[in-house]
Amino acid sequence: MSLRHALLALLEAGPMTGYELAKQFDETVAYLWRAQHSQIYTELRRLEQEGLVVANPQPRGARALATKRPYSLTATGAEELQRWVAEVEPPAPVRDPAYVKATYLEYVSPQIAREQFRAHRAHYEALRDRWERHVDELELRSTALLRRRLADAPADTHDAIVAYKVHTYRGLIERARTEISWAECGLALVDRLTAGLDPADQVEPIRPPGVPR
Amino acid sequence: MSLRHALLALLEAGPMTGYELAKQFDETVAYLWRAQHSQIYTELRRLEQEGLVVANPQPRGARALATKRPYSLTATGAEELQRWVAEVEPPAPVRDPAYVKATYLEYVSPQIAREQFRAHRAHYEALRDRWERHVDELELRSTALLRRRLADAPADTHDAIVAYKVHTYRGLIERARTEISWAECGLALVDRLTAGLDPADQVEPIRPPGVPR
DNA sequence: AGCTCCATGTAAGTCGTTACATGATTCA
DNA sequence: TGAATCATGTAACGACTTACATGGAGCT
Repeated sequence: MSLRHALLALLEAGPMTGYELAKQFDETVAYLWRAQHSQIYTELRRLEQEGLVVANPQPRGARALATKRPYSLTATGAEELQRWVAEVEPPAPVRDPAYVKATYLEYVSPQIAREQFRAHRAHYEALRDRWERHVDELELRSTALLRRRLADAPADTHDAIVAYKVHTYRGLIERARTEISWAECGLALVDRLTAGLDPADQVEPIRPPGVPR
Repeated sequence: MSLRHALLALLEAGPMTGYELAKQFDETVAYLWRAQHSQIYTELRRLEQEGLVVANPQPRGARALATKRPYSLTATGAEELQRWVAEVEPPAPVRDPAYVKATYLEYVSPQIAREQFRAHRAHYEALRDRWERHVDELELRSTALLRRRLADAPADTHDAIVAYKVHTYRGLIERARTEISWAECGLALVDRLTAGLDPADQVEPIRPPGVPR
């Protein structure tokens, strides 16, 4: 489970409410780990129970009819964060629907196979562009969260803090490029498979099942 | 959810029991989608209820004291399989603990950062080797499942069936290479960050939390 | 008699998704 | 006054993991 550790890491930049965390999350970690806002609130309560964070409920608004709960990292939480970063985890099991599908593309027409590859390419092109913009921001040190982190850290650690993040997002960009070229090879493959075929022949039918229903 | 469709796809090669499916699964789809055996049995029961597969319970052994339940694909199941392959799915959300960790490596010593990258590299080297062997087997058409599939399919579709699978696994191999070179860049980065530093200085400490516990 | 493989599951729990639900504050 | 944003959750469900549980068949 990485959500809890991602939250601890975000809180390392300073106290934040669940709402702020959710927003920061969407702008940064969400590139690496998707999570719903509702999950963030429940996880924060759990972290609080375990003593990894503390809430400091504040009246909100002029007449104080509502409250907000900014959370801070505790010493225990900081230790747990450090322990987790140091720990070598069993790698995440592979799980990719697009690739599962790709192994069975003979069940559909070349047209549809092409659509699948094109959708794959478009998806990773969009991700690549987003990640590239994010790397630019990191290098300029212009994201809100990074500024907050750097403000509290000794100046001689700034380069390392930025460098690790830049390295990670550059890795994601490379991944996206790999996916894009895989999709393009896939399109070329479909072209090769259909070369010289009559368009009417271009649908490979699924074999009828042994047991009719 | 891809498990159900992976099972349908496996059954397309012919009737199999849950046990056989689990074994085939581990040898093929598991490279793309991990699943526990227990999950496979429950999913098969659900597929049966929904009419996508039918079981044909058989007495087992000389005195028939046990039964096995070979499942076959129904016409409905075959349609569903084809529908799923044709459907463009929303891409799987990114979720990679290793990359989340990598963004926070400033919390640990360079030694530990190196260990993380080395573990990452070792993991993907192992995967790459397994996938390369699998591609070789696919190209020789020597895997049990593929032979079974090809035996029932018209000869002029064999190339496409093999080609899509080979393309998929080659994609995975490229992915693994990307990860390996990312890990190596990471190691180089750690070297750059620590160049000229006194070994005693090579631990970047975590900032003390705002709220002690 | 004992080992390995074949074969089928249940149960408890965690993690995550989707949908629902509410209300205050701020600014135009 | 109304819209956008701030702010916090609950409930139900689905997917997946881990552990447990059983027993026959085939071979040595």
